[in-house]
Amino acid sequence: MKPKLTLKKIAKELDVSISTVSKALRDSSEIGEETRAKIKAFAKHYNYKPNNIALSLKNRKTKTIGIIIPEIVHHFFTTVISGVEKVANEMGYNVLVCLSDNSFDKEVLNMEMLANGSTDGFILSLAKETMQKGDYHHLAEVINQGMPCVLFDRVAEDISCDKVIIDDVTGGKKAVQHLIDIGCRKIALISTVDYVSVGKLRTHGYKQALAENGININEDLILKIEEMEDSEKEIEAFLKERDVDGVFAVNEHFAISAVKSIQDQGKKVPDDVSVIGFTDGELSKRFIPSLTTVSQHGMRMGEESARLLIEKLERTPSEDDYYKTIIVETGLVVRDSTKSRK
Amino acid sequence: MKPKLTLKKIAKELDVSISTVSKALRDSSEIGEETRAKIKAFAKHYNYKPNNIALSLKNRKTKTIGIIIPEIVHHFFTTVISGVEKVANEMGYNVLVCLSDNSFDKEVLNMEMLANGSTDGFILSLAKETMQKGDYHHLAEVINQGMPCVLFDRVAEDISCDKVIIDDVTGGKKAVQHLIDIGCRKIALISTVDYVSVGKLRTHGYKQALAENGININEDLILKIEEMEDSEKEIEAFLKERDVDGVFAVNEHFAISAVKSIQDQGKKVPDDVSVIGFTDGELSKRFIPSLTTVSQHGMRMGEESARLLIEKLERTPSEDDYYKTIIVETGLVVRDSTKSRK
DNA sequence: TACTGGAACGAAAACGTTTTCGTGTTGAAA
DNA sequence: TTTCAACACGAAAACGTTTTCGTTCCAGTA
Repeated sequence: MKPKLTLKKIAKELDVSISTVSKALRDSSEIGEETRAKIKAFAKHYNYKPNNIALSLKNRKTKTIGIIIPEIVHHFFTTVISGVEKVANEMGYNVLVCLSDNSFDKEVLNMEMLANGSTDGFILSLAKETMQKGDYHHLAEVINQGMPCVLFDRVAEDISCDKVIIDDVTGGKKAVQHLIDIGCRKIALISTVDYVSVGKLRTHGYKQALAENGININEDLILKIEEMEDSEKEIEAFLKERDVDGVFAVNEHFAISAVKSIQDQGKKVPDDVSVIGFTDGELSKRFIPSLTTVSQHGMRMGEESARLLIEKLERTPSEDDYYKTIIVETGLVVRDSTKSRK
Repeated sequence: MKPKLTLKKIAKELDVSISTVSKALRDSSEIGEETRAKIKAFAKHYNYKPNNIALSLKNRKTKTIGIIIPEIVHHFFTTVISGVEKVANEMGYNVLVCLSDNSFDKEVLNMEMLANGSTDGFILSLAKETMQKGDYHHLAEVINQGMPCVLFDRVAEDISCDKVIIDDVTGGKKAVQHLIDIGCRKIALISTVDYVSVGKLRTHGYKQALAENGININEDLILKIEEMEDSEKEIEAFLKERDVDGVFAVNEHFAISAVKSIQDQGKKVPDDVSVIGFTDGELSKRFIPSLTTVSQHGMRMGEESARLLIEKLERTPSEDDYYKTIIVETGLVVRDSTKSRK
């Protein structure tokens, strides 16, 4: 077990000064041809690699970006990580991943850990609890310290920073419009509680689509779910008591639960009821029947977020700086859980 | 935008020395009651937080651990991350996540990035390409530098370090034994190519179970898949030409593809053919029919890996140090894709 | 009075870099 | 012979900590 090689050790070994070694390795013209060659040969032979921590301290840059997500089990978030990772690596950055578990306290804790020098900037999607509380002081503080920040998916209006979102309203509208187009009139919505921004927006889209088509909005056909755990039972109870011919669910789990309980009632999907989900994950693709969904392009969102952040990191902060909001378009992936257009 | 507070600034502001500030904040008895109180009050008021990078440099510890996984889209790996994250956070560690994309080069690159001071240790699962090449010099090198390392799931025999695995042989055996118990005799195996350690071992289990029950091993009933992408078609072609009453697949994707192609042939699962998968993911749980699988407990594997690593990190390396291999038990989760025991 | 000892604090090294600013040694021009 | 670049290299500061080892001051003791 040999300890790591440092500039100092090379210097001692070759009987030159530390500065000479440093300069030689960075190909400075200050150093003579001969010495330079000797030092580089030595470094290469013993596989010298500069210490990142020391570099970080010196440059006040860590070349790592932090990403905090509410939960990793949602396939959507893992694809976002994947996108962030991809772009970050291409640009020579590392990625520190933290999970908030949808807890406000954990989110704050994570941010504090990462803000003390560990990362150059943040990418994050707000925890459910945070959105509920509406308390964003930890974000404001970090941003105020000059640390760039990108919010994605679950964002908050009143934080000024870059954002990457999808057009949830339009996405929801597209889905419901499609249901209407294929002949559905009694369309149920299975959403999350309102303080989750995306749930609220998709609900908006649902209502808009109905309104534009002259269909009455029946609040009794709207289910709002708080806890992921009980969702299956709630959905089953909800659908059992209602006569619907279409269901729009704001994520794939809800959509699948809907399909199941419809089938349990002896009805057929899509013949009797058409179902559309949100977020095009593995589940939607491989389920039988495969699910028609609004695709959310997590990978792309991750890429865009990373690009936005790194761009800001590598630019000297100028006066005419402003915050961007990138809207990643959604698409409707039509599969087997919806009737074909008549 | 105010820059971060440092010891130096506090010292200047309060007209004491840096050392005094440092000591006061760490509650050293060297500092007088009064001064200490004054300094602590000031620090608290202006929300002083020590700079992690400087601490890392000083202590030669980063308090972060790196995890490198082959692909994030496998739900199994995300649950591992989740487990690692949980334990790491409890112990005050950060987690740096890197993806190798199953590429040898990316794995090497990632390790080099992380080994130069960014992390105190590693948790990793080998890339497919790495296992194929059998080239582990990058691991050996890092370990040799005194950086603790834990391998999980896709491990290599000839690397000496801690390991966390499941008993793949026994897992496979359990699955096949169950198929036999419920009356299957013509059991197909859908596995990965042999250089992926887990595929090989599960194949072993398959053969053992057959042998122990006096059933002939028919190599024609074994399919080895190289590329994830083409798997669906391959499986379909494979199953179409063979008369089987049971299928054991080494992951959930293969299992689902099997179910689909069996159904496409007009046969029923589980009435005509029983199917068992591996890795108890979201897909298996929610598929219809829900899949009987060998559960792999990714979360637990992550937790154990993190514990193992941190334990090693926080212990002074002693002579009687040795490498552990933790075997996480597998369980058989019986669901609807297999007939009930007759 | 001279000495001892503890309390309270500061100086400086160290972690591994990069970079600015010397400094000494050349060779050539004046 | 002096002067002056140019060249090749080293010393030291800086990044933000922690920690060891002084140093100063003053009260108490012989």
